[in-house]
Amino acid sequence: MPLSLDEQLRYLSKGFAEMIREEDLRERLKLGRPLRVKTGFDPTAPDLHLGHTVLIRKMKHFQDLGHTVIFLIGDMTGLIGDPTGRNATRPPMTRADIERNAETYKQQVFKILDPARTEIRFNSQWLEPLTFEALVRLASKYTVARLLERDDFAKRYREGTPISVHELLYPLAQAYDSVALEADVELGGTDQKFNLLVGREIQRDFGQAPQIVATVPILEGIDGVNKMSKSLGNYIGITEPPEVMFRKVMQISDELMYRYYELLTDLTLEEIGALRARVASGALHPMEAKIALGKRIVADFHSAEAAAQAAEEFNRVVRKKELPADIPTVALPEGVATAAGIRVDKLLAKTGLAESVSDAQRKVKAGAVEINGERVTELTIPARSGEWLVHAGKQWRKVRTP
RNA sequence: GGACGGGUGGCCGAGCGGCUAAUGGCAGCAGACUGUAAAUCUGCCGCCCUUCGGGGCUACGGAGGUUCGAAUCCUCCCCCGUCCA
Repeated sequence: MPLSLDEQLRYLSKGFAEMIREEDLRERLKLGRPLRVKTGFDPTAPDLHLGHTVLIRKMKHFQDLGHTVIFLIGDMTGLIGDPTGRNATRPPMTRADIERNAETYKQQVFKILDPARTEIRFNSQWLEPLTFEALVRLASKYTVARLLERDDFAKRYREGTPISVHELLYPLAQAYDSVALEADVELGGTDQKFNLLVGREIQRDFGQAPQIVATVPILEGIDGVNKMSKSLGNYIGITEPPEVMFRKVMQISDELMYRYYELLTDLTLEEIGALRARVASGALHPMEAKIALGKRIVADFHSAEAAAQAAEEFNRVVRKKELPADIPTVALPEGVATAAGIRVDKLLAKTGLAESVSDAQRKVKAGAVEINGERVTELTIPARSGEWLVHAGKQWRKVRTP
């Protein structure tokens, strides 16, 4: 059933932090042809997390209305090396690395996107053949002062943090991507706003109609403070096992829960408001609301059954402190049994329950270690036989003796 | 090319000859509490050995040197920033 222009606009603009400009999108939709909707991704991070899905969900919404989504892999980034200046030692990626990452991307994003309406492109296709002359001409279309308006450049410049020249080129390269792809719309996180806007101007310089720019909010990680990112360790990966995803969702603060509802589910703002009201009035326990969120998220990337199981597992292990369903079994490692008895510290280190022997000793002294339900206070315990259950902090192992 | 200021543990940041595996903060780990979490409180927070009393090794950009002893002083080198050209 065809939607009216207003309905289309409402559907597409829901959940964006900002759109520049909505009137332009209206005009563009009036053309009646499928729009080319571009979104760029870094090839260095093939493990997508929920933060990425906020954007991917929006891409899907465009697909739902028959538009073409371009999943652009910024492989030039990978070939050149690190663009952010954060990790200068990261080695440049090889062609093979990038191809492999692209494959991983496909497997992951097609959990949400429709493959038939998705173009996967690599920007090296047009950036690589670009001559130095063309690059200089491109660079001449923009000024340093304007590039330095970008927030993080301005900040770094003020604070004396280095900015490499190639970083200044990035917004231009990204803008040129829009020219090469003849993008009608470009989507990105709010942190991309500057780059997306440069695209509009460069397109104009190349005689194209400037793309509509739409930004999605940046999703906070499970710490509720920093943006979700793998390097900060506060992420929920979309390929993670159901139990892990569920547990991580349960870890977020109550306040963050509503944010996740808003950005990671299809509930409308009205429905989320109602949920919040029921929790506030005491009609619904916040934990119940969070369990429902966890199930929804797990179901999106796995299945409803997996979600129910994950919830059940969580209830059993974390709330009732019962044993997890799946405890790795390991053989008693060598060097653990000594004449004096079992060296608990070495056991923990060698079975992955502690990072090192020193760490294991700390854990024992901190009272974090239990064997067969009894707290271990000594580093050496009498030898025992059969299979025993070792518990250190949040981790479990079954240890089998010969 | 010149002048000046810097490079300390995962990050930020003290220390500026021994008392320093190195103050403090963040992050992390563990315990208590809880709704599972957040918040809060407590302990821990390089690696290895240990009879748990300790012992050894590695570490303050890199390489040398001075010294009984160096993150701290000296020399050279590398890297970063600011200003001037």
